[in-house]
Amino acid sequence: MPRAGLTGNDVVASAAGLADEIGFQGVTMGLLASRLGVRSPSLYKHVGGLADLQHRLATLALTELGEVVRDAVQGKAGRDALAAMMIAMRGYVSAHPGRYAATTGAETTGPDDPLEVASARVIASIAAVLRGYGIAEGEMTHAIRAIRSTMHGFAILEASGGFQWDADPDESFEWMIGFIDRGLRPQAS
Amino acid sequence: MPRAGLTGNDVVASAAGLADEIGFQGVTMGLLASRLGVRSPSLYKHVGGLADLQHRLATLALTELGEVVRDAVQGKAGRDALAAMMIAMRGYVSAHPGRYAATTGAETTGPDDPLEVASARVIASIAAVLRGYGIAEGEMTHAIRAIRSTMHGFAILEASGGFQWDADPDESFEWMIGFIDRGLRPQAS
DNA sequence: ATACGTGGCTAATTAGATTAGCTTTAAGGC
DNA sequence: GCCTTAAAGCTAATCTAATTAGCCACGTAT
Repeated sequence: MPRAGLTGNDVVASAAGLADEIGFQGVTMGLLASRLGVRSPSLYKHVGGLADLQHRLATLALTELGEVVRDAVQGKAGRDALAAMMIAMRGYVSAHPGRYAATTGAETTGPDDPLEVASARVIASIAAVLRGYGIAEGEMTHAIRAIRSTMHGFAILEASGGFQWDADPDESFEWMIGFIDRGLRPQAS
Repeated sequence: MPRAGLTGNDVVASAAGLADEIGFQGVTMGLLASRLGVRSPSLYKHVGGLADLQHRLATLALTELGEVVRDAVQGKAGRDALAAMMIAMRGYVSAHPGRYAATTGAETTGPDDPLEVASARVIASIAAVLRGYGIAEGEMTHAIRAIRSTMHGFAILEASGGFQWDADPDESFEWMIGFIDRGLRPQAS
């Protein structure tokens, strides 16, 4: 019987595909193993276990998301940059719902955790967009948190079918870009 | 051996307490049973199973949240109402993290699902607050979704330790109230 | 007193993660 | 072209948790 010749990254990549197909919760060691043509105990030669696999999946997702956002924001500023960033994020979540779900509730273990690094890159892109709005340095953290909250919440609610009624989520998304844009501008009063 | 004399609501209420203490994911049939002084199979006389229990837990949480928000908003309007609503929600999530976690990703089964009813009540309170901002009727749904997204995202990120650095989450929360308030006012241009 | 519905129990099944320990591949040195 | 050996897979076994089947006893209504 020839060997499968797996690497840790192979396993994580396959898990990412599986998660996008059947949902993050559906990724089990057994299912992943059979998709890779091995038995589940063999996976432990490549990942530390299910928890480690999920952590690496979250890292992969945040890394990819960071790249997508960075590319989208390149050379734009102000509301253009904001809209581009949000559209890019929503696109990623919609294309890779299982991967994104892995990031929800993933905890970082310390400052040198790759997940932490990936997260910092996403935040750096958000900060770059905010800089174009002239946010005061002392308010930067608050603004970043507000934007993250809004986008994360929208992604989760949309993905989990939280938007029940008739109105088009696309329109709501457009409206929300304007909503955030207004919220980031200095008070009129 | 005397009987425990449980009801379905007893089981759900105990599960709610347990969830707040050890986290939503930690609520297992076995642990819940031992807390109630019975064996796990006995719980099936009162709830349909773990999935049903979680669904009822989500319903309980949204019902309580709806009451808390309704009370907080009473007799207020505009930014006062918005701030009161957000503070009430955040307070509930912080006091009952396990219950709130049950609502994340809970799916409603149909229009007569009690979870759907509870959710509608929360949304009605949000709509009442928005009415004070003079949101156009056609934009109401979008505004509701934007607010839900923002609050939900903040709650999740804060609860899961997503706010790493030094800045005070309380200050960020205050800032976010202003952020939403600005976003809800008509465009200056 | 008695009958019966219901709540609780034990025992058994299933799914899934994980560990222990064995076997064999295949890569590199001779 | 052989031999050593670390790594990659495997089987078997354990553990936790959910769930089902079927039994029995409490306690209420008659």
